[in-house]
Amino acid sequence: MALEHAILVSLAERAGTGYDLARRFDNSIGYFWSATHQQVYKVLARMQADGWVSVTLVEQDGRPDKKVYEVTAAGRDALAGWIAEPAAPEVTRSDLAVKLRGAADGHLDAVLAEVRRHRGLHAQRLDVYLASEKREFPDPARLQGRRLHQWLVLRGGIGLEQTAITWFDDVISALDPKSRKGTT
Amino acid sequence: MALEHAILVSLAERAGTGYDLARRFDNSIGYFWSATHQQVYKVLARMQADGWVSVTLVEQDGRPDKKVYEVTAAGRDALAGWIAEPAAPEVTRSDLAVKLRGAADGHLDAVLAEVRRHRGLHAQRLDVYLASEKREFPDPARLQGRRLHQWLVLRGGIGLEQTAITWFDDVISALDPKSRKGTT
DNA sequence: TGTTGCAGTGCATCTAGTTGCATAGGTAGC
DNA sequence: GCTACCTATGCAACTAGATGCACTGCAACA
Repeated sequence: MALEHAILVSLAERAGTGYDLARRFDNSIGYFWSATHQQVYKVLARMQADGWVSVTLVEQDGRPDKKVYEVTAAGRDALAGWIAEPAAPEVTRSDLAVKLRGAADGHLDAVLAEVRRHRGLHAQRLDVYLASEKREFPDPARLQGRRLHQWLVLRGGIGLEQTAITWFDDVISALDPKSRKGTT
Repeated sequence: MALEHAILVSLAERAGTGYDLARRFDNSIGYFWSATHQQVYKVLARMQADGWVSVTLVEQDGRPDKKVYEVTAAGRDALAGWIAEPAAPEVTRSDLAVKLRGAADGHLDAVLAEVRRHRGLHAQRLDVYLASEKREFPDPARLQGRRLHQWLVLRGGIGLEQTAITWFDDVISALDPKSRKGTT
């Protein structure tokens, strides 16, 4: 499990509320780790009980009061320990790959439609990543420290999306009868 | 959820026992969907209750009796329905990306060691995939039907591993002081 | 002779995460 | 004036999956 640690990383970059964190998990760090707000609140409560984060209640008018969380020294230690600890490589779980294998006897149209749809979604995501890179890291060669790390992670995401799109295109051109015209 | 469907796909390719399925999830289809034997047995029981699979008890001597599962017509329908049904794109969850972002203040050695270790693991996996491709699909241009689908899925896995390895190398050369010698 | 590994099935317990629901005031558009 | 969305927190119920354990009986190896 690593939501705790993803939260630690995010809070270490900047203190914030559960609500803030939930929004960050919709973009930024959320590109590489997802979480709903319920899950975030639940885990934050546990982290507070474990002494990994401290809370400051901020009263607001016009808006609900909020709890701003910060990483404690114990939290930083826990993060450092986790980083050093070897983790098992991620398990790839691809619905689409399973569908593709399952569609060997017919259902080709259905699976191709799904592949095209996913191609579109990933192309969108790639655009978001590339725009974010252009906006936030205009001069990658000079990056250092935190910004360099953030950029490297973003580069990883860009690579993944590009690979996915290339694969989708390969699948489409291999399976779509239209694309195969003239190849037989 | 899709373990049910992954099992349907695997059983549709060839009937088998829970034990067989668990082993297939350690390679082949397991490259893209993982499952422990406990999970497989649990889900098989539910699938049988739902009428997606039928069972034949095979008595053996010298070995434990076994239950061979086959996909029923209802199971095939369920699979077809699932294939056509749009699914949300996979959520990437990368421990390593989180670690990399979390290691911005020190802990560089620890995170680099992890990156190197993962690079090794992915290189191994890539070798397995490439060997499997060479062995099972020596002439990809002529593939059709089920074999073509299987090959496409394997190609996807190969692409992912190559992308991962390239990213690891980029990260190492960007962060390792040794690789940076002369670049400053 | 003892241990390890394979074939085979399964239960019991726990945890991470999802889904649905609740509450409440402010603001912005139609 | 109504609807819808934003900020902000959280509970309750459920599911998928992971982990640990249990039993049998053969074969191979040291």
